[in-house]
Amino acid sequence: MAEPRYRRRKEDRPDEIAEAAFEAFAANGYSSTKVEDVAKRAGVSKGLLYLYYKTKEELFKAVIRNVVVRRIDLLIAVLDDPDQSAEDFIRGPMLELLKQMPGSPIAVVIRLMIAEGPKHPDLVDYYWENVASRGLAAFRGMLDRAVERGEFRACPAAEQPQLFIAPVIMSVIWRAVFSKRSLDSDRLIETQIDLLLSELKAR
Amino acid sequence: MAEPRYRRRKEDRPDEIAEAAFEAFAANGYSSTKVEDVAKRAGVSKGLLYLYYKTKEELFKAVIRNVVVRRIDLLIAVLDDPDQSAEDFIRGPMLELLKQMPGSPIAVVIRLMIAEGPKHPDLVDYYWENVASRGLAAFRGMLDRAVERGEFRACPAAEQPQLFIAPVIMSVIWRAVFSKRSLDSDRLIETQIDLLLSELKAR
DNA sequence: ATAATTAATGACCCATGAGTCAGTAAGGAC
DNA sequence: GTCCTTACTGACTCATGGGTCATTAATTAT
Repeated sequence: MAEPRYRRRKEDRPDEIAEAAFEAFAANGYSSTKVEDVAKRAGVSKGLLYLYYKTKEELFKAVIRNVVVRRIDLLIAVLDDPDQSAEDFIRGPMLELLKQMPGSPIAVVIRLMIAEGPKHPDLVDYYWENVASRGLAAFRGMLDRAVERGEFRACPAAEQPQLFIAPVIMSVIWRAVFSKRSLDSDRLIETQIDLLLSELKAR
Repeated sequence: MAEPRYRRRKEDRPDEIAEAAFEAFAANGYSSTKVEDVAKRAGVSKGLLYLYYKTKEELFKAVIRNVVVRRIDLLIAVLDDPDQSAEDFIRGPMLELLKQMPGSPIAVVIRLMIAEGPKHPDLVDYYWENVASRGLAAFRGMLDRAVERGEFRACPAAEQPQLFIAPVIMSVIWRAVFSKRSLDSDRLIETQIDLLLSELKAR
């Protein structure tokens, strides 16, 4: 008796398709990825894909949501954890996290947002509300608390959490564009953190 | 007697078309800009455009080259100018330059490189050789000279010129993606320069 | 077993937009 | 003026790829 030509797996399809789409988008960007390629990667026909996602754009949004949602809450939770000194926290888990970002799926999302964001304002809004602004706020909260309790001094650096992420963004971009000429992003990030901490702790 | 329907202006066409293309790409990105739109903007027919540029891709390359070539030499020249202290130079013309970048055509090029670079490796090579690596080298040279003559101390910050541009890149990205929620990029850049200088001059 | 249901297929449709080329008219030569 | 060259036009072709839908077969209900 022959194997059936396919299985009906209503439950799993959406995630599998989104996962395949993520890979495809990561490799080729949004607009030059063909829906049929995504379907092939997912081991599925184009028609089925359209059963679960009404348009290519909707698929794109689902991908972003998927990747983002899985990781962001973890990040926020870690930022709101108050039981160690800000410096220890920044030098420890936080630095670790930042160093991992350039090689992680987050980097892909960032690249996609940069390249496709201007064409998808509603997606940017979603990203802003669920990721960027929340992350920024959590971060800012941590810095403020450290200033209030006197661990850090009030200074411009304490008010601009973006300075912590700048080298990360830089590394993400660098890798995406100049993949050949390598950049020591770990070192870049570490140095930036050192700079910031020495300013924040200065007498 | 009627106006002629068009003038023959062989000389000016290429530049006018490239300029129009730059505007169009800046507004919509490369792949969603239609060649016919570019032609319209330049007040020219699609056919004529193809007389001067064999393909859309070649037009894209010309645009990058145009914008880039016009500005980069100026920048390098200024960086190699040795007749003031590094600190004065950085706090003066250099800071000014960095602050202008997020609003300048350079920002557009950066965005285009990020979005389209992976699909145009030869263009990235060109950009690297004529812009990025030269700029970086000039920069590094300035820092090295300052260290040698004892104005700056040898420290990680002195070896990573990318730290100076990180907040600029961050601002460019931020504007492109989150145009609505404004970011004080001048302040971000100033703070970063302060951080770096205080590290470079520390005893 | 048989019928009813619906997950899944893939050939098809059609809008879009890159690239072509036969024809037109501006402008110079004489 | 008239002829000749060529910058310029715009209607056309054709590949591409997003999206549809009539059909098929895996599964469930009876």
